[in-house]
Amino acid sequence: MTDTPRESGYRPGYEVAAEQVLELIVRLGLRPGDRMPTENDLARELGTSRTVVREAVKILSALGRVRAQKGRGLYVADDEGMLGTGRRAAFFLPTDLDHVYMLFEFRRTQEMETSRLAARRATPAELRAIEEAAGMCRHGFETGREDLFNEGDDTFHTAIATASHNMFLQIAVREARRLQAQSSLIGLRGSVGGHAAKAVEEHDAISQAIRAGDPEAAAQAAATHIDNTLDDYRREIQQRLFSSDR
Amino acid sequence: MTDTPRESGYRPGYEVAAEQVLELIVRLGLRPGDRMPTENDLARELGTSRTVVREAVKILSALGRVRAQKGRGLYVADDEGMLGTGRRAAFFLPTDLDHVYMLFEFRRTQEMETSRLAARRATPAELRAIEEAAGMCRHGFETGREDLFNEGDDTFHTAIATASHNMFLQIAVREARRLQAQSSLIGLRGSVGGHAAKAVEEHDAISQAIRAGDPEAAAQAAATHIDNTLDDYRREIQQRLFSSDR
DNA sequence: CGTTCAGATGTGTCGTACTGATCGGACGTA
DNA sequence: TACGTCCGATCAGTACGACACATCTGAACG
Repeated sequence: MTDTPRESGYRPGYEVAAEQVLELIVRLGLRPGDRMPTENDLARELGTSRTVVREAVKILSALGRVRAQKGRGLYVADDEGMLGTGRRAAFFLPTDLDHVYMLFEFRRTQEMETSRLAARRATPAELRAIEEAAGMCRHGFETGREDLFNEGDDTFHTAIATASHNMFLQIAVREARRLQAQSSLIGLRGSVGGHAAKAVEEHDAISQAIRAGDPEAAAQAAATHIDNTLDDYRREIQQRLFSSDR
Repeated sequence: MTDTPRESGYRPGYEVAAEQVLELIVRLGLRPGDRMPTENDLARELGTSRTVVREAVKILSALGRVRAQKGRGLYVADDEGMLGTGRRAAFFLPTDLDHVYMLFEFRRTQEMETSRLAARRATPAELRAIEEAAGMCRHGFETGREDLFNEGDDTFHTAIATASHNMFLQIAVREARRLQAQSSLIGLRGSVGGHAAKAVEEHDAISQAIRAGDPEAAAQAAATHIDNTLDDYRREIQQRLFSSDR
């Protein structure tokens, strides 16, 4: 996936299990502080051994998502844990709509700034990468290939972040996109329909501003892009509220 | 009341082992990308079982400090790993001057935005917390108590982040400050001297703009504050270059 | 009514056995 | 000599079983 280009397609089971445990937490509707299934239950549920489950849990606890207490059980980390106290880093699964809106607000900030800086600092090669990604995205849209569209979109924003020449902003953009992708898993999902046509145009506007070396225009174009994307999510959610049972 | 789960002084072995492995990496002088001892060696070295070592390694890999490859061995994470690819969180030690500048640029972005949002969203209680923190900072400066000054400074920026009502920005601000504190450890250090007087004034300017509910003024005041702080770091570094060896 | 104690539950630790990915060296062939 | 193949060693990944130790529950007991 978006992970480091692993030499082979191999992926350790504990890593898969860690993700599955997260999904399970969401599916069971567990809230921070709630008690989780026992390690044995998880092993049975995921069809693997307790060994693997334990290693998965260690990962999740290092990421501050799960807390293990000897003699008691496993617990979904509370907010303080999720935000990453102490040496732990912050990580977090958007579970309700407010989180998604916050996440958009966060992305807006980061992407405005990376676009602004990219307009000042992008090298010719980086500029080319940005425009190529925009092209891939457009091509994916025109041919209706959703995978191409999404890959192009991701590459586009990543390329801009790279061109900002600020590794911390790169991290922020990457994490924001990752979190947003996770939230897709729990109910929201981007599609080639609807906003895709607009998105393609907006990508062009951004890359043109970057090529022109106009920081403020680039930032504004990025802001518009995020705002429109958010509008689309809003619309999609509205639809769900009308058509869904749950 | 809430019977606290009474976490007696107990600490799981895998947690201790994780720290010991980190210490071992330092003691062996291993650099990012270097190969580490095997799991069996580590178990023997730490006087524990391979199980415990494996769980410790999972924690360290989740934190992005260690990378495990099936059939090959364990490796100290390289830069890419440290930056937190994929699910990992950002975990990174600024080692050279460029990183410090980038970090300031990053902080500038985040603190401008939190200040902007705080001006729109701060509740009366949050506003009071901000002003109290600014007061503590000023008091620390006037009485020459560096610890109070630093604590007030930290509380001030954290309070603004809280008042932004965006948890992701809060995380970003916190991580940025944490990283900056770490970089202090390796050579740079804030002090009550020099910029402190200016900092106190700038804090007031920020909190006044927030109280006035003027987002752009708040953002500008925050930007000025960060810029001046950066200037001071620059000056301090200059001094070091003249007086130091290496 | 409070205290104690025994069992049940669940995480922590250990040992062992095996699988599968990777690497390097031996061997054979051109 | 150069190159490909094969084999064995190495080492992380997975599984299972057993027990230690912390914690909770409830029943027996004073």
